Amino acid sequence: MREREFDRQEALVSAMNLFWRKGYNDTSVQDLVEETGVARSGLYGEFGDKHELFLAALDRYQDIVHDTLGDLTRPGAGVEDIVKFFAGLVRSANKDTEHPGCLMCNTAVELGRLDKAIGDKVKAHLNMLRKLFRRAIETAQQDGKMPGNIDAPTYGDYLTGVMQGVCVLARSPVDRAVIGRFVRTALSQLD
Amino acid sequence: MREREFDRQEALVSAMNLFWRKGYNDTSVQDLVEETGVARSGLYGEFGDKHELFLAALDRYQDIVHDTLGDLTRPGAGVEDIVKFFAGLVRSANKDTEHPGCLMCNTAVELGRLDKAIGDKVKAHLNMLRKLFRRAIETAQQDGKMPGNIDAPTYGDYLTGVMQGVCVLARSPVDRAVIGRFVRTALSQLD
DNA sequence: CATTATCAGGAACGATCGTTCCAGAGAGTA
DNA sequence: TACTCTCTGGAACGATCGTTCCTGATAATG
Repeated sequence: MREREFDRQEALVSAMNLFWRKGYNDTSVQDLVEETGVARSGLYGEFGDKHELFLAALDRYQDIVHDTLGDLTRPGAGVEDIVKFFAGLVRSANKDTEHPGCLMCNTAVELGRLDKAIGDKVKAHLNMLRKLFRRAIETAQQDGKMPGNIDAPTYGDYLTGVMQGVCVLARSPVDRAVIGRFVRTALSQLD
Repeated sequence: MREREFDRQEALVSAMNLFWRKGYNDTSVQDLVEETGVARSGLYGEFGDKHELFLAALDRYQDIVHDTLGDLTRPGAGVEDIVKFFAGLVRSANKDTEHPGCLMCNTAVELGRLDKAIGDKVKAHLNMLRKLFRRAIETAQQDGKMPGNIDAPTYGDYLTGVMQGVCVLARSPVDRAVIGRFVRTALSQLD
């Protein structure tokens, strides 16, 4: 017996970051080898092929997003958690990271309707977001912090759309101030 | 002398549609040859290389969008033209075409900050949209159809963001009804 | 009709793609 | 210390990538 010399999670995060930055098609296996520091055989042995590695990276990303969603994932989340989440989005869009935007959004655009397995993960991610937003709004309505006449599922879809817009702008070579103005206006009803 | 056997504009539109559907990286020159019906030498002779052809396709797309923007490009455009434009967006998102979403949005996500020349075209496109929206809002305010206390440039950026969100959702494998709910909520202040 | 210029089609280039395979190194067992 | 098993690193696979170049066909010109 001989132990594996690389850590699966570390390699997966490296691969995820690379896919995040360059997209699926523009990332070669050679790129992945260099970025992760894991040999080709190691990657194929551990993850299968490039497509499966990408699916695993999407799963890992889903976990990470779940963390950054913060309190929004808690059952008792309300409007303030929505506002906090979007504030964080804008903040990370302003300091330009090596991988701007959102991997799920990028993937939706690149392959959302061209690759079934990948599309399923994108769909699940979006539906999770819709659900979290809807629940937070319902909670806010019960607490009297939002008017009861607005439809929670509809408004959840609205926030989901806004988030996708933010992700595109974050990845665009457009003035960063646009993003802040967009979000501020979009959420003006929540204050 | 011998005349060219293919029409530049026809070929360009075919190429544009293919890029629109599959993105830049996933479209091979062979694909372009088959889609346009133009020989490799013809494409290279007429457009230079793949990258230049893509830039030309983006220009062609810009023209097409300018047409579909309809009355919004007229100096006297107002809120009703904004509403009409978004209604058209939703309509075309519902009937799923072979190339969902928006080529500029797709390109922004795929290459917006990775390729300078392409990024410049994306940026110009977004700035055109921002300007058109802003002008329409200013006109509406002068006509008393919108409250004067909202900031026109800010609201223009807001509408630009909303549009990007629509484009992502259109390309996502998500329930089509989400798009309509998103836009309806986003524009609810304009009715 | 002969000439000329330019076109279309496709062969061919080196590079790189995703993937497979193999030789050798290394760690655990006896 | 020998043996065994599984790992790593890299060579090698055929396919395809973007691009160039060559040949034969074709239409306009003299």
